[in-house]
Amino acid sequence: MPRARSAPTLDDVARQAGVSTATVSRCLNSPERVVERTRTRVLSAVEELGYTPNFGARVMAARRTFTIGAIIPTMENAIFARGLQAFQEELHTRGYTLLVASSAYRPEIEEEQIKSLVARGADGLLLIGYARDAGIYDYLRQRAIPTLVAWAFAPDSTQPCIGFDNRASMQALTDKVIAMGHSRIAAISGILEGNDRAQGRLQGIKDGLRHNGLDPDSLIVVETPYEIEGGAQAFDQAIAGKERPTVVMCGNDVLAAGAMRRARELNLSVPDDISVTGFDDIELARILTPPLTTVHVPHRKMGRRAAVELVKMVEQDSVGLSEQLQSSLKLRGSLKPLT
Amino acid sequence: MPRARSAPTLDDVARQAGVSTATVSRCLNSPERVVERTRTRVLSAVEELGYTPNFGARVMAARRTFTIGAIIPTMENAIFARGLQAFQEELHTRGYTLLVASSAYRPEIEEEQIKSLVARGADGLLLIGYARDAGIYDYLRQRAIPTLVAWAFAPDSTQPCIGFDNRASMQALTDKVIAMGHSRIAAISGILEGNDRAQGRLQGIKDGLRHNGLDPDSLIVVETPYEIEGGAQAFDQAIAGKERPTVVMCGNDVLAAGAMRRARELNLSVPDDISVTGFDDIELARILTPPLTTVHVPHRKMGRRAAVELVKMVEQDSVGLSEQLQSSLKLRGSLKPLT
DNA sequence: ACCCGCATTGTAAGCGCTTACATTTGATTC
DNA sequence: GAATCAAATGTAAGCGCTTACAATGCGGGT
Repeated sequence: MPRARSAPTLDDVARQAGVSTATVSRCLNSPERVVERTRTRVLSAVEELGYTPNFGARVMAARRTFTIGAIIPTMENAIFARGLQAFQEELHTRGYTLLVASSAYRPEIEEEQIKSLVARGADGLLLIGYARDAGIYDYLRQRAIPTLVAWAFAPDSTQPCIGFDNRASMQALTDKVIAMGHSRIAAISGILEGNDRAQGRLQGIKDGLRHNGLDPDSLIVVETPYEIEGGAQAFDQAIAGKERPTVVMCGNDVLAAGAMRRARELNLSVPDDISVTGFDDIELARILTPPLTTVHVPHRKMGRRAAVELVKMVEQDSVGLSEQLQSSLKLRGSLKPLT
Repeated sequence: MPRARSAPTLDDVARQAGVSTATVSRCLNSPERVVERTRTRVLSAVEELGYTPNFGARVMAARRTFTIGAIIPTMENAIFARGLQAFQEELHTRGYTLLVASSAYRPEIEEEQIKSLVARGADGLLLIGYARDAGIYDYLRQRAIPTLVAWAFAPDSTQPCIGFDNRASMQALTDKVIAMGHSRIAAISGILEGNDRAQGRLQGIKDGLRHNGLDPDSLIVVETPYEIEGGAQAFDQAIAGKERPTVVMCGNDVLAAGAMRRARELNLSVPDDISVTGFDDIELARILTPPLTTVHVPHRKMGRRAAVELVKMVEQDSVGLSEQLQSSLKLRGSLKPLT
């Protein structure tokens, strides 16, 4: 059993194989440039010593990391899981590694994480939503770090982005809800500050009301963190008024799950006593009872496209193309026409 | 607006502040060693240039990264989210950064990820479960990388580990199930190969049967990946026999959620027609209808303790103490006594 | 036999930082 | 005011790798 020693270096391998460090390096990075006989000798030395290249040193010398960084608001629930999974799979096939950090929806932590990923040499960055301090974009531009925004689409954004229209999607759902006869509507929104997706979704509900001749100011709005418990507590407030709303539209599926749990605890039947809707169509939506009416977002597709585009930006030093994806309505049992 | 330039270096800062690079470095790493006047001058130069230290270079020179790596089997569901969150919070307060990778439950990918994290200079590693190739442990030992195993506890393990007894926990649940009058039991297990937690849990059910005078071989076992869809499909098989089991015990809450969804699709009432149990007690358990009977695991506590212990191993070069945590039963509506 | 040119390998200069050690500064003491 | 010494700062040697450039070896044309 080998004793604890510090890791073997390129030098060790070179000595063991009786070649120069340059040759070893070439064996590892462009094997076709070294003749078969030498290569096998080097590779067996690598094997024998259990050599793993030192990433830091390699980065310094080569000034490329083949690493992409992504900063997502949270890992606590599955909102980003599926899209990120697809993102990383696509990166992997292209020879890149994904580094993920989470910001807990806090701008200052996000900034810290961005700097940390850049310091680690990320060749490119994926960020969620476009709303953030201009200073950060300057910082990224100054260092020429290709950056792509996902989970949101804004045609007028200066940043390339790939995603869907949160506002329009939510308005489409609202139109449907109203068409079913609902008019007393409550919204449980995620925290709006610094979150363009949450803002867009809430705006979508208001636009839907206006579009259908209802007063947007009549909308009951409760703001709460994107957590099940948040949704549960917000539900209490949402139904607290004298006339109970007939439908609670939630900013995402997680909030909706919390709201539905609370409804059950209060012995309110969904959808007989009150309807509930979500947003995202994560797996959760289908296991709720009743299944949740929600907005389906093509997460996997978004992740894949983002990877393709970001790699292109990195490798071709291009500016990045925005792309809008289409969401769709998933009508399920949690939403019922008002009789 | 600054044009794209390559990032400023320590040298640039030193020149701008009119000091040596050593002084700048000290300002950043041990500010008390440099006099106030110089320090402010240096820091404003840092500010002005938007300097961020190059992590790779720093690692190479200092041979420490203050980075801890963790490799978890999946990020797709919330099984590890809560524990990992606590782990990272605790690390953060101690000045460490967490790097997470996922292995998709595949040993060869896990190995690759381990090497990648080591190459990136991780000061320590957190792994899930102890069952893996001995060669990996050798590799880690040779490089003297402190490694802690979590989510499992085995007193005889050579690796320090912190977790709970998967087998005993599941047996406790099984005892309870049998005490409620159930004897036709089906198990929906995660993939057993290479997964000591899944093996332990299944063994716990068998031991429970034996312990109560039932034949362990009568247990219906369906093996499937830890996914909702897996649970749903496995449910079909679990109830396919001529005599339907009265209870389906699932390897975790995610499988249970899938099973319950499928039961509803088949118009089987849980728990009137069939009972279901889970394992983990993630948030999911409480939002299911009916709420899920499961084994509660102190995930946050486990994450925190793991962080504390691993940092201790790194900083004091100690061997690491194992710790066993207690799980507990959460009896909820999905399990009903047989009348 | 000689020279040319290509394929293969070696040499060595950094990449941006930390830190041991050397030097300078300045406060304190007599 | 000179001597002493601790505090502050500077100098420079790497850390482990990649890669431009140099050197070497080899086959083939003359």
